[in-house]
Amino acid sequence: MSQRETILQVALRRFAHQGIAATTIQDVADHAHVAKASVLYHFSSKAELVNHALTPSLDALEVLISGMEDHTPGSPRMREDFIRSFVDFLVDHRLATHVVVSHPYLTDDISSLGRAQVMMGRMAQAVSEQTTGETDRLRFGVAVSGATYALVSSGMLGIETLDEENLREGLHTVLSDMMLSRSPEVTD
Amino acid sequence: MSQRETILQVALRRFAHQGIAATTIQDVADHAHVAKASVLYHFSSKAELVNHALTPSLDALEVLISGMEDHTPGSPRMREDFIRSFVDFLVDHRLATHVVVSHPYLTDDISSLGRAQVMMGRMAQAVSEQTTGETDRLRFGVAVSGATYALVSSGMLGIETLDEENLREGLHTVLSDMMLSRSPEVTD
DNA sequence: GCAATTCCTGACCGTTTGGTCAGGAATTTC
DNA sequence: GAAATTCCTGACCAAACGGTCAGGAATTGC
Repeated sequence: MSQRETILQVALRRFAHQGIAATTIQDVADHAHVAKASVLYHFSSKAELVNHALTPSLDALEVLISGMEDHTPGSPRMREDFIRSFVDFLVDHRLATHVVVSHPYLTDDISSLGRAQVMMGRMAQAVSEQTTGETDRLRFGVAVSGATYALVSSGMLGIETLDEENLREGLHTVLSDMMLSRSPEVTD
Repeated sequence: MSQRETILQVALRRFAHQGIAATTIQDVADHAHVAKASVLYHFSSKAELVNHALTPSLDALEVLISGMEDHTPGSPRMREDFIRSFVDFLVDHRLATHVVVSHPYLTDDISSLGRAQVMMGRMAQAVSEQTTGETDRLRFGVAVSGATYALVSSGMLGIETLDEENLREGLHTVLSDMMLSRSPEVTD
């Protein structure tokens, strides 16, 4: 693996573990076993390092959301498709997800975080068009946020005993259950 | 309101908005319209400022969790009680919740974050004892995380149209629905 | 009224941060 | 094998950070 790739990989992990602001270029350099100046040779600034570390995941999310927006609203088929691809996205891009959801307020300095925020807005919009009534929208929001954050903080919730495949399947089951079924007495 | 209280209130808001690491003492001072040295007069260090800002919410969470642990495991009554008090806690302490859930890795420097982490572990443990099987545990985790994070990032999810009372009630409905009912085909 | 205490601040300091730069290794091209 | 290009680094810098301190305002107690 090239040094550039090593740096990117290490940086993403450090950002997810301590946050962007608390992660110094020196810290990334130490964990990648290179000099600080080498990091800045490959990436001209800390912001650009963050951008490059997040871009692949943001591109994947872009595909997911565009797919959502193409569907006609309200179809139950669409919800099922969304759940599957969303769970896959979360499991495959959990580090980047962690970084993005934990740092929604540095968008002025770091453009990829701005891009992420725009996409989360688009996703909320698409979700909104799939839901009928405020309770349903809240249910969808809680399910989506819950899956996201449960994965991000899995260490804290005691669900890290699950291996990746069981996690994928478990999340799919739980999300389907939450988003597709509604108990009869609940109305908006 | 005393200057001390003003500083605490402003600090909590700034920590929630930008994260602890990205919030400087100068930034808190500016938004509280006092001098930086005044902040450090009332709170001898940044860590102590964070601790004092979070303590009331952590005390409230302590009460909630102790209540959970007193109940015998598995009672459905307990789940209902938990949901109500948990939703109340989230709505009343959303800023502190935001700070705590977004900064799980600065526990060495800031003792209150360590305390928060211990409590989240206790809560996960209590949750774990209320659940049967991994899917149920995951469901509980997603619901709890989802409620937490949906509230924290409500601006992004398009649910900020709800006023506080509707939010409280909506969250209660959704969480009850997610945690108390299970679709029949789901087994562990 | 005045002394004591509390409250508040500007000026300052050592450290750490993101970022620059000149120059040395390593690799490629011919 | 030498020239050119890419890669990598130690040394350095200005800015910003957390924190200290001496001293001035405001408030309190008598």
